[in-house]
Amino acid sequence: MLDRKFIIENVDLVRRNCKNRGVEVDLDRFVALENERKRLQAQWDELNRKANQVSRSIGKAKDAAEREAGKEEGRRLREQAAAVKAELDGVIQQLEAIGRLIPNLSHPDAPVGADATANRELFVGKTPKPQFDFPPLDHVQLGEKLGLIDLDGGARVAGHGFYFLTGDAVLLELALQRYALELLMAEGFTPAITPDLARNEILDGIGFIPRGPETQIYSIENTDLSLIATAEITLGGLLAGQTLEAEQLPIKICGISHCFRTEAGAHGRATRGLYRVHQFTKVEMFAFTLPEQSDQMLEDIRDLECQLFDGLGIPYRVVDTATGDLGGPAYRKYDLEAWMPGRGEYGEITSASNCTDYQARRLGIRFRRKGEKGTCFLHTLNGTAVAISRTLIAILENYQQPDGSVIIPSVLRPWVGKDRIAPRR
RNA sequence: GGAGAGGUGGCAGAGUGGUCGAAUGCGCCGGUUUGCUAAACCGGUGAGGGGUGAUAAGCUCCUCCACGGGUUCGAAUCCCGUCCUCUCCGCCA
Repeated sequence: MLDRKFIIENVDLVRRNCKNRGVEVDLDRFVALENERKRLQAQWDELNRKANQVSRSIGKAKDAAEREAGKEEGRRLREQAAAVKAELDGVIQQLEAIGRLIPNLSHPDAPVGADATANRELFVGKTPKPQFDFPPLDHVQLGEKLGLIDLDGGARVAGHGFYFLTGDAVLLELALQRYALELLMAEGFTPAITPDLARNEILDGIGFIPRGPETQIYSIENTDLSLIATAEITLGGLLAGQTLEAEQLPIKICGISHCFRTEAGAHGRATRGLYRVHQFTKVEMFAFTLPEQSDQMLEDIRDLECQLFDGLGIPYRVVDTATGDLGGPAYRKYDLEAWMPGRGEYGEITSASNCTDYQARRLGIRFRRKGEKGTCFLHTLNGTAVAISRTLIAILENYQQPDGSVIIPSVLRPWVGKDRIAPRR
């Protein structure tokens, strides 16, 4: 959510931004409603002022008659005030309904375009794409041969989109978690294992829609809880409603959680194997920063993602996401897309976003500077460290050998305890 | 799950119907005193939204004592619901 006052004072800027983002919003109506809001607010204030005055005078009334007259007057004023308040609440509700459609502003360097085809490739990682002198398998075939992924078992238990990781895949998952954690802790991130559920109001504050036809979220019946789609939700929610001291910032946390996604409407494309699944584990970076720190923090987070995947020896490219593909909260977003030989194309493997104060405003996360009056909303950023399922795809497919075995990336060997996964006999 | 207790400003902690946005202490900021530091003393010190003003300072109004409702001319104070915390019991990895 953007600041109401900002929107009013920068209508044209906001209008242009909505257009770049491919979002249709009735800004004229928003402006009209905001003017109406101010008018009603002033009216409500005035009625309250009078009513308060009357109430105070009753306490000091000298006889019963005067008291009764005051009560009558007070009742009348409070009634009027309540009517104005109801109207005011209605207007605020409409303002918020429109306001939540308005996306965040966009970084001036973000490529302008309607969708992912306008994304700008910035550079590629240190690892070249592998050259195979044999027909490479995809991760489903490899997972089958190596006893790593049981899709049939997952389907039997929970349906399509679920799976068992078995055997060395379990060690790989844990190794990837440890690998990411070691690197991030050295960079000042506090590790956390977060709840896998969160209140709907938190989901909403981060920018997810917990219910409704287009939701990507599983909700828990008869509660206001949902399964989280990413630890971004819980990590951002961690400080909801808090006011921090400026010198506490930046705060960097990396959280491990399971991620649950309904993937409604995503059937048909790339549904094979682990690429698009209903549950996976992820290590997520999250940062709370001062406004002037967030641009640099986004670069830092992206660099860490590059370090992680250069370290794993996985070929990837980095993409600057086009305005039309940013979603609501992001001001700028970088994706890492890993080379996936089984698909013969790049597939999104991490994503780093600077959400500026968009989420913080909805979640009520503020900071205070010493010696300055008032508080401001801080900035939030998030980035994937490792999304296990897709990273497994990239490892299996890029590290496969002619004999059907898969080499373990050297950085994972301390935790996997071997340097190669051999086919079952 | 059952039974109690409680949620007040950065913190601690008063306040049980009428200038209460809220005593007091601590902390913090400014000042006085002081070889230096500390102590002592004096003053200041919540947030949000309006009005006025220069998108300043200042002045002023409204709202906020977990959240949402209700009673009342008037609620931090009374009533109901929700959330959360603590204690005890039960259950359990």
